[in-house]
Amino acid sequence: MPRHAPIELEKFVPYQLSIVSNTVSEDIAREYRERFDLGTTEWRVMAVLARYDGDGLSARAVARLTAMDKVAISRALARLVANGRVLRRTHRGDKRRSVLRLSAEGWRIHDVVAPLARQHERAFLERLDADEQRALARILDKLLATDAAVR
Amino acid sequence: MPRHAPIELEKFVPYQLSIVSNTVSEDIAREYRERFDLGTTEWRVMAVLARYDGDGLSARAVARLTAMDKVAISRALARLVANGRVLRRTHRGDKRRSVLRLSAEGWRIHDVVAPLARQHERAFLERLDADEQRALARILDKLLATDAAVR
DNA sequence: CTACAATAGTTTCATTTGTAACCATTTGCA
DNA sequence: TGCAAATGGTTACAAATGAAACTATTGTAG
Repeated sequence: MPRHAPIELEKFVPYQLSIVSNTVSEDIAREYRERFDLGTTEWRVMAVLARYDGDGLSARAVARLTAMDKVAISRALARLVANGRVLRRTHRGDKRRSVLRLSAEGWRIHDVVAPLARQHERAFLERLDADEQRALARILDKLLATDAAVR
Repeated sequence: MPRHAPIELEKFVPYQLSIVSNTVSEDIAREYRERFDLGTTEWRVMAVLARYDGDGLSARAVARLTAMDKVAISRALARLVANGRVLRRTHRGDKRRSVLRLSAEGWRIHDVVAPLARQHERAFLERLDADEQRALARILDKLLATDAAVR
């Protein structure tokens, strides 16, 4: 047994994960950043506003739904509102809350970026065969579930 | 077909990957940050210095081996040297290059952190069954290989 | 030999991000 | 009621990160 047992970074799973994850996320992010001057957090906010487009979400709800912290959300919203992509009103009955909705312009951008993101996801998954794709989906679901359970 | 087809973030693979990856990396990083005041880049530098402990690496070599950029490496090295964890000499015959090595103190820290990191990796993988672990290893290798090929 | 390009590494400056403190409002309950 | 704790959100400050410019040295084409 060697005295020092160094880690082989390229076989270390957390490291591998971070490379794969950063690469694919960065590929997608670059495209909508260049085309719409949109940051990652901003895009995620838009995505949840699009999906839960019922009565308008609060910033807190957006934070929960994106698993990001409220300061990041606050900053993203400031830009989105300033750029006319999100409409912000005050909740009647609770003046602390904001009521958030995509604007028409926000929807227009969403309807370009969402398919584009899906396209990137597809291209990414196509580097795997069908079995591997299924396995990856299973694994990620399981990890996310057990992770949520732990916290 | 709905007019707007919003993304379901929690089923979007790049998003899932980023959550899983950040969670596990952050868990490990927190521990060595708290115990040794060591940043992620610093630890990665130490890991490659430990592994390729032949004639001493240059900063450029460290950058290549960690897949990080030379500015980040330069900063990490400045701290590591200041804290007595890495020894820096000048290459004889090429005064531009530095020759980097872990100090005794650096090795001491390495020999605590490396097993600790492996322990976290093990705990992470144990959330999967044996088949899933094999599948994940296969998938990551494949993605990293095709990724490298693409660039 | 000289001059220009390339390489190793650092510094600078702008942007991003994270943490803590903060303000306003609402809720819980003595 | 009335006041402390909790909640929604923003601001302020510090640390981390990235891009570009810079210094020093070495390689190389004429």
